[in-house]
Amino acid sequence: MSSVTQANGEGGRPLRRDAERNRGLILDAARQVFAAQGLDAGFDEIARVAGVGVGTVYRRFPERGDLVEALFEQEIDAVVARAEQAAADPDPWRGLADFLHWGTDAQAADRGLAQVLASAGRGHERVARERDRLRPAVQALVEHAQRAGVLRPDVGELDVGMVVALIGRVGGPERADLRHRFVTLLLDGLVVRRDTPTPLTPVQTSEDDLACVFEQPRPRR
Amino acid sequence: MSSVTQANGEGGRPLRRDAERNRGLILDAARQVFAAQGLDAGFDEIARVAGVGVGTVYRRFPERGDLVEALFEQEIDAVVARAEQAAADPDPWRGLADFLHWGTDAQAADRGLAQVLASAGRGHERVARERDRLRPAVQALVEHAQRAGVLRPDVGELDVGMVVALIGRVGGPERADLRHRFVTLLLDGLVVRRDTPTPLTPVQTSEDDLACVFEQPRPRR
DNA sequence: GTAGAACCGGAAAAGCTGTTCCACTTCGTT
DNA sequence: AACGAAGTGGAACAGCTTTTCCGGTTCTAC
Repeated sequence: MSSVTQANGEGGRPLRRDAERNRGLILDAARQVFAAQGLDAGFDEIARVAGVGVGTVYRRFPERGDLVEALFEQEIDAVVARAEQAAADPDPWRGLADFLHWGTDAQAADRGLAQVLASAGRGHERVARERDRLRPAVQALVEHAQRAGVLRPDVGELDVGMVVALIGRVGGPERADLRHRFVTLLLDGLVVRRDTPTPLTPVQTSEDDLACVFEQPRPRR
Repeated sequence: MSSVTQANGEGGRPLRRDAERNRGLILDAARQVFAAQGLDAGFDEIARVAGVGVGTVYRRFPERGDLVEALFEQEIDAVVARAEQAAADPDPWRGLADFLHWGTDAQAADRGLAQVLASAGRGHERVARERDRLRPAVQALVEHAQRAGVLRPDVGELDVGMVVALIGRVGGPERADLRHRFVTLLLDGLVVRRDTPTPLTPVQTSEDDLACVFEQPRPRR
């Protein structure tokens, strides 16, 4: 979590040195808190983690959207980059599979990112623009795999996006095993044809807690 | 939504006539409100729909769990029944597919049911007992399909449960098209082998709103 | 070094939601 | 019909989260 020491926002005069430092602390804290609790996390929690007063957070980012935009523009960019990289994989199927595995884990590790990627625009203009770059990237990935004849032709980039959003919400960051299992299952449904099931990774503890699907406790304090 | 005029709960003396009537109204209202908003719906909303005061709801059902138990015991029973029925289908694959389609729609139509089925116990004892009957039923369904050689052998009843929970959370009651699409996709991953993809139902409006995955606005008022 | 603007912290105010409580009403009984 | 017990409604209360605000502090410019 390196401090984002990017200068002040849009037009205003430069921030005072201490204010700039605090801004960085707040952004780092928000990244962390949003990742763990989602975009609805309280400002007081962010302030606590940043080690500043609540008032400071409110002055620098009068509304939640400002904070979200400042943070997730680059995070979404990372997703786009990964999609493009996947689309460029010489093995189209491996590219697709990698993207699904990585994407679901990325969203599970960062609830805020998952929410930003799912919510259609809702205020965050800069984020929306960045996210619009994602669709063509995934589309390229999909078409690449379809031209190679491995991915069924009747699915589109939206299907892939939804699937990633869906499985990305399974379990916490630590249940990658579960997610990978479902991704594998789904890939077996996405492939054009197959003679035998792809081996599934056995899940660690599969007791009766299918509650781990979606249970989203807000870890407070 | 027929009024549940079942007599008073466990041991107490019979309720007064008007109280019994109100109890029915509250249960009907709660069923409706829990279905639309989930188990976290406010008691005031239930009271409003029932046309009684909040105090009345609190008197009859001092805590949320009482209301939940009174309502969902029979609803879960319906799910168990459907699973058993599916397991008895002469065509095991059709049985499985039917259960997945029906189960996902049932959970989408009733958020409360979805939550009750997912949450491991958490207080609701009678509900937990009922839900414990579900696991063997699904297991039978799974094994039936596996013995017939159509369902891949490396999945269990928990996988099926999780998948139903997962896809049941896609979209609102009206987006059955989306859910069916995903179920079909997933079934193509669950089948032992196939030469060609099962045709997907084209989704109605697949604009950029992949937000419909999971967006759970609490419809207030 | 000093003046003054920018900035800070956190206590207080404002909202929200869930729960209790009691003056009043309704019902069943005699 | 009239009495007491049971039941009711909704205002008041309590706990929690979000937002504002201001006395005091820190930085920069001169």
